[in-house]
Amino acid sequence: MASIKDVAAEAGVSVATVSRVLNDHPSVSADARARVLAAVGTLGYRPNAVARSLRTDQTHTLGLVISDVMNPYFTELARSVEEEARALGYSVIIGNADERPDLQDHHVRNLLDRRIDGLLVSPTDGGSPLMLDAVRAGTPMVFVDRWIPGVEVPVVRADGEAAVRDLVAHLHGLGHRRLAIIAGPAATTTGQERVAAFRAALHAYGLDLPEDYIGQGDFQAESGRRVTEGFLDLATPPEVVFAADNLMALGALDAVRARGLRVPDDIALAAFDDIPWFVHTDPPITAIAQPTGELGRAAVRALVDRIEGRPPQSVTLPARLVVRRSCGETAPPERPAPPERPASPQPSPVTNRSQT
Amino acid sequence: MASIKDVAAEAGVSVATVSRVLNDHPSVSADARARVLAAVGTLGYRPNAVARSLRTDQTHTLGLVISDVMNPYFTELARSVEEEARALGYSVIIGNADERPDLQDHHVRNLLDRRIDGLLVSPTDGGSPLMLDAVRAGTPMVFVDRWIPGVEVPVVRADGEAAVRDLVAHLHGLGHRRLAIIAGPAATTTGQERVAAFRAALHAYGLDLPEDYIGQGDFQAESGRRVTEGFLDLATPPEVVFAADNLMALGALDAVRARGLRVPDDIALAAFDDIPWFVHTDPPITAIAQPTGELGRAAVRALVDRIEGRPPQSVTLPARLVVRRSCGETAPPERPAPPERPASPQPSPVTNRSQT
DNA sequence: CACGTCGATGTAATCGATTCCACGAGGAGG
DNA sequence: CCTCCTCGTGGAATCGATTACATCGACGTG
Repeated sequence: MASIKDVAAEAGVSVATVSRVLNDHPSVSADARARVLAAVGTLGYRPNAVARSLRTDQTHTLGLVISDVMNPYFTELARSVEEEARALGYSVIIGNADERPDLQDHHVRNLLDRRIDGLLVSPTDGGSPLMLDAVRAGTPMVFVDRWIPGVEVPVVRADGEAAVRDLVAHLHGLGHRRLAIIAGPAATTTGQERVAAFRAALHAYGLDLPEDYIGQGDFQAESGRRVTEGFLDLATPPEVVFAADNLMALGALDAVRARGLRVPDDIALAAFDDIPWFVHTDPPITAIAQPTGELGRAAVRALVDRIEGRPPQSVTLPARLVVRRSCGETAPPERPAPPERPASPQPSPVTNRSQT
Repeated sequence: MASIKDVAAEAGVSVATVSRVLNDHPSVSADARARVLAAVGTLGYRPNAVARSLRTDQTHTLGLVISDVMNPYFTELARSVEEEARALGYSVIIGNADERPDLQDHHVRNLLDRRIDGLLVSPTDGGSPLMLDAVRAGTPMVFVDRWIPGVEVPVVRADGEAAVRDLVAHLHGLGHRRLAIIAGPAATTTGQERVAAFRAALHAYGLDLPEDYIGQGDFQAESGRRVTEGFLDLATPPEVVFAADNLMALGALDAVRARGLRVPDDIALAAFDDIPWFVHTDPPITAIAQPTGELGRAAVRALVDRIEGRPPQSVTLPARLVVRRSCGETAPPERPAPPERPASPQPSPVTNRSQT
């Protein structure tokens, strides 16, 4: 592979001049520039990003450590992160933690070793020493979706509280009174917050959230199935199961169907995180939709701001309820090609200065 | 960030000795080793992978350029690739081409600039000069899922021919005679092969595949919708629509539903690529399942073989038909927890030496 | 005892870029 | 005409590792 020296030789100039042309430094003569460019062309030269990074101490690479790539929510997040990063001149290396703290650490360490310019994390747990050290050492970092309380890092996330209230109102309106939740891991903020929001919303309706109506899941389909089976075994099973993420909702659907029961007739189902497939399940699933793409983009912007010396901003965007048929029939059936629906109001971002 | 020099100073040895300890070179005294390790500990030293890569000319990184991350098939592929690579001591950088040749080129260039050790590609098109040049220049490469004919690169893929035959037999057995297909891009091998396999299977039953029963899609949901609408507008619409991938099947489902028609009563639907969600759609969708995880792992093994100087092998694994209800009622309903189903025979891999 | 071998270590070259500094030519200004 | 600045350029240091080569002491052996 041709190096800058080969180009210099071919063009009859020094490596310094070649470098200047490549980084379009102003003080290069038109003649030299042309010769260098020609040499680059004939040799098919491409600068070695590794060498460049070593010298400049920047890799123009962002690390994204995600809880679970197989979860469509995170897939979409990853996609929007990569898009925005690309637009800003950065590449992204994705690390999939699979909800395992040890894997998360593996990826953080790997990314740090590669000297990525900044780290986007959706933490699987309360924060390993490794990650905390990295923050302390000054690694630019931004939390996305989930975060770790007490750590001075900008957070980009969706606020589901209002949407959960809407959901409970919807369920209450349908006559449901016994509502259960499949919670996410208590170590994650989203795991906790969604339960808290749900409980608060229930209280507003004078309803309780008894202990056995809180199932402990781990954001994976299998746990949704297991927890739902537990609910169905209860002396008085709930009328509604609210899954704290889409995969657990899928598991719940499995469990219900395995008993020969039907949604929503025998038991209603709702989920946090909306995904395209929810339109096509039987029945279509009522869900709380996050502005996933916008979250990813905002997170990248915050991180790049931090990297490039501008003050990063924490961002909180509202989630919204999407009613379908899995909780009972009231909503008009969703029409794939709406004739002339009034434009749905864009959620206005709630933006705060970072606490940093 | 502490460098090897700092460690050397702290331990009272030279950088060479530190390096030897780190790469556990045999000829280091126990005493020196202990002092170095201690210094590493107190300084929290981590070797700079960038510098190491520059010197050794290997990054221990694989590039994976994938056609579309949002497609669950490719997500799963990416996941298995990362797993196997990690097990073999490599990291993976994923580039999402979104079925766009220009984006594919962008990622290939980017990965090449980063001097990845090898490239795993599922080509979106017939092969850009860039990629062909890379092969010619000796970049270790392996094609996965799709490939480019005439290029001397090992291929890891699934053979769906037998499964497509099974599918047509199934459809024929249900009395369907007018079968249509939503094809993938003609520039991709999978786009072509699936049509060819379908046509061949139809011929075996004395059936024809007329031109207007071949819709041109692009592996994205929207094209599935559009093509299906075209089918439904035909004077004699098909009785079955076979989508060449899962996303187009989703679009087809949309289109059918938008007309107020039902699957399978009004029109049957089948798809290439099985995914977990197909169990939960209304109705569950009959699909051809690829051994995705095994494909990803085999591809990584082939690539790493090539990188480390062993002869890489092309691998072809069989796909298999999974019958559900979207083509008509014959199959027994799928039971989530089968009591004692006879172990389904493992597909025996058809393995060939690489053509390289 | 002398010499060859081996093990442990340090010095310095190297990978491929960027960039500081010095230098020479040419133009402007006094 | 001399001085000073600017512009274009090249030489060489540098980033943080790895590794070939040199060195040196200890040890085994004839």
